[in-house]
Amino acid sequence: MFELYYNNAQMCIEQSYNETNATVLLIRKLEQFGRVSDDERRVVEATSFIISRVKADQDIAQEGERLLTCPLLLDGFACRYRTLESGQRQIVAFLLPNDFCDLTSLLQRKLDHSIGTLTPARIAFIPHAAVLGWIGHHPGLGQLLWRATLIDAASSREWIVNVGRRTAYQRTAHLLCELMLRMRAAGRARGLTCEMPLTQLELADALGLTPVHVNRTLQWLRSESLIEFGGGMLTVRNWRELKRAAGFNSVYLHQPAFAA
Amino acid sequence: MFELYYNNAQMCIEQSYNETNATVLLIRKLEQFGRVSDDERRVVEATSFIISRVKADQDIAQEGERLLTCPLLLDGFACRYRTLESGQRQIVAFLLPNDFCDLTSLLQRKLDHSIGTLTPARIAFIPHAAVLGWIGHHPGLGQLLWRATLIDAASSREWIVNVGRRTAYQRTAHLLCELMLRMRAAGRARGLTCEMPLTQLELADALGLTPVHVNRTLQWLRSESLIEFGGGMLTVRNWRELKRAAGFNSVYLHQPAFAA
DNA sequence: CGGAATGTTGACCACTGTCAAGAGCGGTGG
DNA sequence: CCACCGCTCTTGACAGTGGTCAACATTCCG
Repeated sequence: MFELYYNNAQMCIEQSYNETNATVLLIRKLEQFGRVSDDERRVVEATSFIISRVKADQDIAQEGERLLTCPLLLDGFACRYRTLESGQRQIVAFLLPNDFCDLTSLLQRKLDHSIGTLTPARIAFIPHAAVLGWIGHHPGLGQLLWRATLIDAASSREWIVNVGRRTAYQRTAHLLCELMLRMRAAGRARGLTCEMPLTQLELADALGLTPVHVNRTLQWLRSESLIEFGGGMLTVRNWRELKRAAGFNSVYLHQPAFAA
Repeated sequence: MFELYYNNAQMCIEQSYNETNATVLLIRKLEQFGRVSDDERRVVEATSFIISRVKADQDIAQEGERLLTCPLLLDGFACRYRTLESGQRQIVAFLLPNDFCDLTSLLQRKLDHSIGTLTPARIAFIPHAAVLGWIGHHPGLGQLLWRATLIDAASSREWIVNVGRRTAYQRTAHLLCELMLRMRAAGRARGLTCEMPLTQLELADALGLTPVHVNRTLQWLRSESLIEFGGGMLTVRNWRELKRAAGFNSVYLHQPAFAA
């Protein structure tokens, strides 16, 4: 039966069934997009799904594939990306702990991009059938999920602006602002410090730059005392200035709680 | 009562109520995203909305604003864009005849980008209340609209890849491929020729280039006999080669009908 | 007919890419 | 426990895509 959920069974190191912890995270995630009624909460809590541990740099799903579950990243980092014929990779979104990896497959047959882990990860695979059931009986949950995909889309638009019109320096600063706010929203930061195990190569693939140039840009940001970044951790040392340098405005994240 | 629909009444030159033609276009648009049952069709046809003509280069809605209608572009070209503090503009999507201008405002309070016409346009403003009514009674229509926003999101991701990892030449070719396919899907092309009244400045703002460089790139594409572009018209003279040069793959448009 | 918007061209420049080499670091196996 | 290997990070020299500036041509419209 696992084949129902995994396209590539080998990527899975270890698997288990619902942990209460995971259900709590799922509900919390949904509440990020709007109110969840008691009825709705009960339906979600009653859903069973499989949790598995996945190694770093494994594809959860590949372009053209059909997914039968909604993967929820319980722990670890992942990304959406596209690979060009030339072999170049463009990362189009980072997926942080507690993010849905993909909701598009609920309504679209084929993935138009790949999804892969960047670090070892723990992922809950929620069957489409279950999610479609939620939506059928509780339209409110459907709207929550729809809203989640809209926020995703807003992030993509901002990413276009970033890559299209900002210099390497602004662009890098902007991405770090976004990552910090999202980690805070996920409850994964202490102050302005959070885990951030991305390599410079991965940042480069996201920013549309070369690793060499990302390296220089990070050094510049460090020399301005705006950030500390290394050893898998990110600290913003001067939020106001970093934000200003990036031209960062958080409205597109639609996180009313963080008017930072 | 018009104030309900227009934030800026002056932008409107002339207005009228439903024309049968507009309702037909709306239904046809919805059918682009999935089957519309007879029941659903009747509900949609019973909806009344206002149609207005808008001049070129007018904002339909601005960043931060709250929309109370879903604008449907009946005729003309528009775009979504963001303006940076520096005054630079990044166009994040082109809206072609028969496209929904914005569905995000159905579920999000504030627009995170602006929407403006590029040419004189005819727009149907469908009240949110009506659309939310459709969705409430006919979940299938909700899924259709959700799917529409997902396709939009897929386009945004492809746009990121374009701006992030392709050269000016590939990037321009790619955009022209997309525009041509979308015009064909909208039934607005004859063969590989279609209306395309975009200026080089507008292309530049979309491609993350300068107008000067767009000019050179277009000349290059013309000199390779890949396209004709000018006078508000676009003709693709060598589809196969243009596609190849662009590294274009149409899957992200999710248009099964056009495996061009 | 005239003015503004758009398109075109050329010279020059710089931001970012390319290539290449070396340093640091962590993981793995003997 | 140490040695080795590979990945990541760093640095420097050089190159090129695309930007900037400025002038002029052309088209579009009123």
